[in-house]
Amino acid sequence: MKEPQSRAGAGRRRVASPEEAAFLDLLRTADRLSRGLAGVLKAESLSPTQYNVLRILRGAPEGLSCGEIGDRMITRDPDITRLLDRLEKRRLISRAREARDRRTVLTRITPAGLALLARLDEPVRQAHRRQLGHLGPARLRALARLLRAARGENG
Amino acid sequence: MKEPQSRAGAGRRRVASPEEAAFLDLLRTADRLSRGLAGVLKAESLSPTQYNVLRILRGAPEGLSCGEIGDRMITRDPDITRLLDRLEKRRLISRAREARDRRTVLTRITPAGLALLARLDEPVRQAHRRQLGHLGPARLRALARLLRAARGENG
DNA sequence: CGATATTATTCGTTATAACGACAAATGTCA
DNA sequence: TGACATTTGTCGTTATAACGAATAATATCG
Repeated sequence: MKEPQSRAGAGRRRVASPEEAAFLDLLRTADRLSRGLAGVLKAESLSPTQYNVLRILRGAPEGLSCGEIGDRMITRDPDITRLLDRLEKRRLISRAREARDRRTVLTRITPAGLALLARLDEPVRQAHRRQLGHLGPARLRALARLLRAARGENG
Repeated sequence: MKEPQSRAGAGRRRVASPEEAAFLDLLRTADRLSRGLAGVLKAESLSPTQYNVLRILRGAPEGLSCGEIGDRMITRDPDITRLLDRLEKRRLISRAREARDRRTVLTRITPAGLALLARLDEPVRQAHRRQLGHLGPARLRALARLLRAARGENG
């Protein structure tokens, strides 16, 4: 999202509060970086959301239930079902009902899914470096720290 | 494939580069803040994108062409047409072909659109304060500065 | 046992976004 | 003038994502 207010328009607008200024800078930056990542993922016809799910599943080889995936993301149950449907159709994940609690379905990443992620690891890392590397480790860590503080997670 | 941290079975966390860590913190934070804003906009049944367009148009009372709106946003021409369609249907904007260059269509915000924005100004401001106010002006400005630096805009 | 809660799923709807094709108006140049 | 390219906006299509309502299967508790 870009911002209407930072340009000299005809209409005189109220001065942005520090909160709003930071908010808009945050959205602008996140948008730009997301698009960069999306461009990399496009090589594998993967949406950022799908990539996110695969990354989550790579971190949990034992498998996750639909609800656990939802907890690690933000989208809700019905949507996760359809998101997983698409990934399953591409054989990137597998789903199996558990014997213990037959209500739950364990979702796992397949070897094909792992291979796809592996193909993306290096391009993704390069995209991050290309987009943020010029800040240097010190400022990157300062930025990450401020962002966590913004979410109330520390400092 | 090199996998710095692939302990068999428990590949829970991989080492994130400072770039990736900052990137993920950025997306997480932007996502949370966006959802907060979306919740406020929902009271007026407005999507963040629609809100963005209205804000842009409020800053340009003389009207903007479809392309100019596109320049200030990221979505492309064909999509903006339909985005404007929905806003026009709600009488929040008006469109009129210009006499000078009859190819272009000037879009303006209507009084109803301005009134809607005015109703949202205070709740939006409050949401920003609620979400980011605890950082204080100094850290907010530091954050905004780092974000601009991340985008390569010095300042 | 029955009532209730949980889990995953289905269906319907809306908005967003990308891609391509196309028409209208205009400008350019031979 | 007329052929051609350009700009601008429209339309069709597809995929994705998010929200709501509802259902089936299962588990849990009184």
